[in-house]
Amino acid sequence: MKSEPSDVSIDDLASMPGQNVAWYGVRNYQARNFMRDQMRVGDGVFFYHSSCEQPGIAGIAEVSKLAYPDATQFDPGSKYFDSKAAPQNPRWFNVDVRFVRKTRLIGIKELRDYPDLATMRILQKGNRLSITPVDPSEWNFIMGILQ
DNA sequence: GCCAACGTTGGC
DNA sequence: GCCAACGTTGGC
Repeated sequence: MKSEPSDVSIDDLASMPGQNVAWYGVRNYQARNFMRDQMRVGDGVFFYHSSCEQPGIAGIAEVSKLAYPDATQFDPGSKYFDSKAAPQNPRWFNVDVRFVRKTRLIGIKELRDYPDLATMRILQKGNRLSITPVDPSEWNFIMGILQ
């Protein structure tokens, strides 16, 4: 899951109440579907810093709450407000994510250098999705290089 | 700030 | 339903 550290960094997550955050504000259908349809409580998450000086994996988190309607879509004062969404018919969903631990920064260049990660979704050309699935083999490989 | 890539919008 | 125009993302 990508986050701009100027918005929410891994350190920010670690200092939040319960070290937990609602992953609100996703307004892309594919990313929404990954949260709503595929993410389950306890699933591991790589916390990726994007749009910053050192893009890359900065820590590990886990899904702490199953997807539910994103409250900001109903809030006219929010920049994520969606006038076409209704509480009876929500359009956007988010999971909650809980801090597990920080890691060393694994930069995007390093990630690209591992042949084992050549097909990792987040590294594909043109990928802009803020949430992408991680194969178990990719998860295990990255956990391995963190040893 | 540039720009490739891609999603969304809206006229037809 | 097509597709041009536009907006956004995000690494560099």
